[in-house]
Amino acid sequence: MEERHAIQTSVDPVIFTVFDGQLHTLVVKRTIEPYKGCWSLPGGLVDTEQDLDLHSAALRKLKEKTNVAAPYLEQVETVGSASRDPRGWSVTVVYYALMPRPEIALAATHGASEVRWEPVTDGTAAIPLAFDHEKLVRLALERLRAKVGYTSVAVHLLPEPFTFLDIQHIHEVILGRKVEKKSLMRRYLGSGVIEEAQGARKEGRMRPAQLYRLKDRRTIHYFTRTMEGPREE
Amino acid sequence: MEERHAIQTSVDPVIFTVFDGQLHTLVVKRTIEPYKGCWSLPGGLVDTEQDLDLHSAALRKLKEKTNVAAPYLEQVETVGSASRDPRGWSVTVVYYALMPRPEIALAATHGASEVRWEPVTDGTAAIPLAFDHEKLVRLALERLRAKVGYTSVAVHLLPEPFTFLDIQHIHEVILGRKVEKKSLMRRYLGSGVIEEAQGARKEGRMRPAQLYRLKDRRTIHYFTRTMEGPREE
DNA sequence: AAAATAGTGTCTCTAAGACAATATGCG
DNA sequence: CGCATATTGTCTTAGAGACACTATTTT
Repeated sequence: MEERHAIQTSVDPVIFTVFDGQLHTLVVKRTIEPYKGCWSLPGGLVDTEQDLDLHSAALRKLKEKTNVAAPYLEQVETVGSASRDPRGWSVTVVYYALMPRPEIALAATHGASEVRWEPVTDGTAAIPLAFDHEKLVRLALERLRAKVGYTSVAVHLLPEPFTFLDIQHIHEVILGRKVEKKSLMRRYLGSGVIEEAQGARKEGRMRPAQLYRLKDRRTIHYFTRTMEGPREE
Repeated sequence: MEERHAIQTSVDPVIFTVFDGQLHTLVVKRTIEPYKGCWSLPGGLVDTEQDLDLHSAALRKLKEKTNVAAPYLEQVETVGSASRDPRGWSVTVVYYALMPRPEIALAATHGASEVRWEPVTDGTAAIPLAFDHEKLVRLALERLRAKVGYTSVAVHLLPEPFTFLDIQHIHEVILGRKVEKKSLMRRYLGSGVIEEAQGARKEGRMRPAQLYRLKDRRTIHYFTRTMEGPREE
């Protein structure tokens, strides 16, 4: 009876950050079988002795690999089947986390001989990943893309303070298309999710841009319309 | 090592249907400890010997209690902690299912001495439920309400064929407020999710209403705006 | 024709797309 | 001043809310 119902349960955070004009996700090299030597998501089994709940299990994994304690973290979906792990039935709870690049101090510890940022291009990571982790990345990316269209979630990828050009870039990188800065200004200024920060940033010999910061790093704002992209002909 | 990571895993479907002008959810009476004799969601442990994956585990539970094989079924969220079950760490994957009332043949089997439809009023079921099931119902209802505002999901609660008055009623029951029928007609006629069915329905001595049916009982349509409700003053 | 609901017309409003017109700070 | 980018103005458009008006049956 017991062994029919007790299931290997893990959390798999898909950690997104943006640099070099591209979305990246954190992968670690596996040091044990199965898939030894393959890259995989920085997840792992829930530990019933140290984790109080699923959310804190995900936070623990994040902390171990990136040393970031409180990023934006959201549950995506739970995948479980008899076939996804060769050792038998398993369940994994997929999260995605957004963190500004500068805050991250990668740590190669806890059984991950290597930790690395892998670019996420059209749909998935460029290199093959262990288990069904490519599918998990795709699930997380789909959720992120959808949510960027009708919430303020994208700005959680930006280090503070940021400009509207930064906001525009981050949207364009995630969605993979041009976005009207005017629309973003209407949204972000009208919703009160950001506030002005001191100073301005000069990129060359042109007019400096106003700096902003998030008012609340824990929550996101829901807009009532989805950004639709360029008009059809 | 093993027992630190293998976790009791269940699926909990929150089954919604509408009758008597109210949203209802299916509850079953527990026949074993803990919470023996209490009402609970019609879920249960994933069985690694008969379930291939989580989704089919949820479908199995649904089939056992309602005899409906293919309703609209969507994963909501996964809740897991050391404290939600007195027996120790447990994880449950919450789903919500929508089914038209007439299709359901309740079955009192499989350890559920009683099965019953419980009205869901403002936020939760009227009676107390076992474990954290009231919270799970609330999660499912929040998801349903949000999704009704920007998708065609609500019509999956209707038996076919249906009229626009039916569509309007179902939206109003779920959202708990008046909805403009004109807006619904624009949405549903413009998106092509429904098609005309033969005949018309006469409610009394008035003009009969055109009948419609869903084109696709498996998918939902996403609109680009959220219905916002009455204008503010 | 009257009753009563079905379905249409259409006005207003909000926010997005598009892009022109200004504003600003620096060399 | 002139450059290069920042910010604002504003026109168009899609679709929601509101609600009056017309259509279609049965009695």
